Amino acid sequence: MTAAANQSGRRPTTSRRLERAGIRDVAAAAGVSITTVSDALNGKGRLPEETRSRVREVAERLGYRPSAAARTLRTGRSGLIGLTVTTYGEEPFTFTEFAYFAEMARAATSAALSRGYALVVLPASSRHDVWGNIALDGTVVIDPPDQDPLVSELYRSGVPVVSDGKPGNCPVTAWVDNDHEAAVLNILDHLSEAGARRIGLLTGTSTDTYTRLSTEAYLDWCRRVGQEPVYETYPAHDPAAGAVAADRLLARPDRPDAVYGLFDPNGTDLLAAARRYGMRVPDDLLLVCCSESDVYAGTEPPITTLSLKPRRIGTTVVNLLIDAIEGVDSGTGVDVGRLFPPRFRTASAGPPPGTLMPTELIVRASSQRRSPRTTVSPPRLPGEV
Amino acid sequence: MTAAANQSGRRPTTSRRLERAGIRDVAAAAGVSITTVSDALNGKGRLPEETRSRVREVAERLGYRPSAAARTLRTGRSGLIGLTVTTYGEEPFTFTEFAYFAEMARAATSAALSRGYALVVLPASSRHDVWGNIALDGTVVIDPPDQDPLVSELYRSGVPVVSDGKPGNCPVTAWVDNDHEAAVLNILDHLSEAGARRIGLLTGTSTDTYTRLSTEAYLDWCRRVGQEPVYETYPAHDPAAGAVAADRLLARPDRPDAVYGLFDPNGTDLLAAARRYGMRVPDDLLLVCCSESDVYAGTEPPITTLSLKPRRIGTTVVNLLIDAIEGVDSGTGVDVGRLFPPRFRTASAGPPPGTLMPTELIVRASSQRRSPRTTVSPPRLPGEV
DNA sequence: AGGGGTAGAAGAACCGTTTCTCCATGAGAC
DNA sequence: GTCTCATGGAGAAACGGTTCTTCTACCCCT
Repeated sequence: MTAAANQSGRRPTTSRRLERAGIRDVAAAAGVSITTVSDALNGKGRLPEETRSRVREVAERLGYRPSAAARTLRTGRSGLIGLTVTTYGEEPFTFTEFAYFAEMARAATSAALSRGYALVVLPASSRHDVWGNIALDGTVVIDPPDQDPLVSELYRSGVPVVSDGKPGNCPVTAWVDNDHEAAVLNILDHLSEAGARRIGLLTGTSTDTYTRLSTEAYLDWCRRVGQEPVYETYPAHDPAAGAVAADRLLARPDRPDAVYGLFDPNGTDLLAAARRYGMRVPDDLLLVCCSESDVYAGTEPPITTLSLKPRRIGTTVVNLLIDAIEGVDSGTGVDVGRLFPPRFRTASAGPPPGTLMPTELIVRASSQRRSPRTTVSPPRLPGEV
Repeated sequence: MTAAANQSGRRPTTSRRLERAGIRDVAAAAGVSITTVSDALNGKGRLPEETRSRVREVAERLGYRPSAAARTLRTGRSGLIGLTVTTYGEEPFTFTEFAYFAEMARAATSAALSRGYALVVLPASSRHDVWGNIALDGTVVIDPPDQDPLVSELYRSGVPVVSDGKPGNCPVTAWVDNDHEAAVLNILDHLSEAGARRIGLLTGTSTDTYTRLSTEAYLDWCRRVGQEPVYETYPAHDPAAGAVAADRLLARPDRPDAVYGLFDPNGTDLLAAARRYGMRVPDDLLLVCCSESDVYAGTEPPITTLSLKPRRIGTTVVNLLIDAIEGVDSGTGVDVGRLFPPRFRTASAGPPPGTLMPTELIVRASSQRRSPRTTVSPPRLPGEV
């Protein structure tokens, strides 16, 4: 074993496969201690600038990259944030179905990155061992169901949790949501002003906050203005069911003359259904749906959409989470209030702080009856105006 | 300090904040050594089933979760896989623009999860410190540009890299791609059979493999059949530019009677442009575009699309990567060939193994002139045959 | 009875950092 | 001259697991 042939401390030279340079190698090469290397590279300690730069240079020359695992172990921070999306059915998670998620995740990733964190995508339903095997500094959950056991466990074990969507019953550090009531009310008023007499709703069967709040706001509005509710529900995760529900809605005897669809694909589904029933949009049917997709700018006619501004939500959620991670020493109460006043979970006192964000209604032809294109004229040729 | 009040080894009782239980706590509670706990929980060592279950039970009771950081430090495996997407312009990465990415990422996440790994989303352009701060077992790169410095550095430092998209010049462990040549040729033949006389192409200005191979295949085909190429290029990351390019293509004096658009939004853009120019689809213009979106099933008319089958790609890429991670001990040649024949980078000998996967053409009304609705129209615009 | 094999479990090194503590040294104050 | 204090830097203890090695019985065989 050729003992006593050590090189830089204690590592035996046996089978010296060319591994990445460690902090000890840098220290040896620079002729200083590992303490000095660490301090120099992290801008800590009391070192003259000359030493610092020399160490930096040696580290650079050796291609030194500190071990993330070791740093995480020592400091307790991994720089990793979980992103949990609610799951439906077979596939681990929906992502594409709703452009909202994709946009939101994208903004969240971006926001995290700019503060030095990275996002780990983790379906809520994934194997427990995967969750346990990752050192997470905090987690973003999207629309957690009531009493989500995963969220509860995370929160209990001291990991900050910020949710997109007002949480039902699970404890979270903070939450962000759109003002869904206001959004729905605004849409219904908008449709009324455009001349709608009977406004229908296409909604979902699930119990998530978005669906529930929106539907309740619709029912409230109906009560207030004295309209009989006209709505159809379907499992929102099933794209085929949406088309069927749209059809059902327009096939009713009390057929509505305006419809708001809560989910992204409702716009095209309703448009197709309207065509099948010979209804012209917006002349016979006013249409609005909630969507982040810009295909609705190009449909015939273009469809008015409600945007939940997912980028804004994603950014806000992540920033709140990182504030919580960095401001509070997560859990035991130690260090609380050193930098921050006790804004975040002083000791689970009171409800978690929530933020409501406005939505944006993008008005297009489908919800404006006074549109200039009065008749069924065929598409205009390039020459005409 | 109340010395000699230690509890389970060496941790001083001083300031015993209620931390998560460690392996030592479990060992103490179960009356065994930490070795035994580790072995029992990981199914190693020689232990009677009785001891195993007892330890498991105690661990469960204490809510013990092994520290991911510590395990990673010791074993050298983090269970984390990076997912790098090419970036354009300001925003960290495109994700929604191309449903392809979203679908692919989703499938990749799913495949990784089912093998016990999680995905970390990391734009190639993100701050270097973020990359350095994460212990990655391997990385998936989507469509790396030639000579990507990031990929090179990763590969050099021993991290397995599998790319979606045949890599230009950067070394990778393996790669997966669609058979783009075959796909384009197939589409052009399909359009020819449907009666196209002059097929145009809407393509991009960037130099990624997809754009390059597809365009070259188109030009080759033109040469072979003796058609003058008719194409317009635009920066694919700019959605507005796409509409303009579509317009340009149909405004040309040598206006094509069929168009293939390489990017997702081209379908709607071309449809809109055709309307503007009074061209009917498919009567005056045959249309195909590459897209994963199912909105093209509902447009008027429905548009034929080429699917790159991103789920299949994502799954394959991840499985190849994990095979490489688990089969080969990354880099030094040690352990190579214990389980696997030297399929993956024996010692950087020869080109990395690549896999070509087929695409799928989803034929809809926009590319079939023999549709029953054809009767009413004068077939060709630009004069006679 | 002695020796070898094996089951069951404990000891301790090690993974690569960060960070707390402490030690020289030299300059200025008295 | 000694005391203090600041400066520059080294030593070594964590962090919390995994795993290689060793140790002790105990049983079986000859």
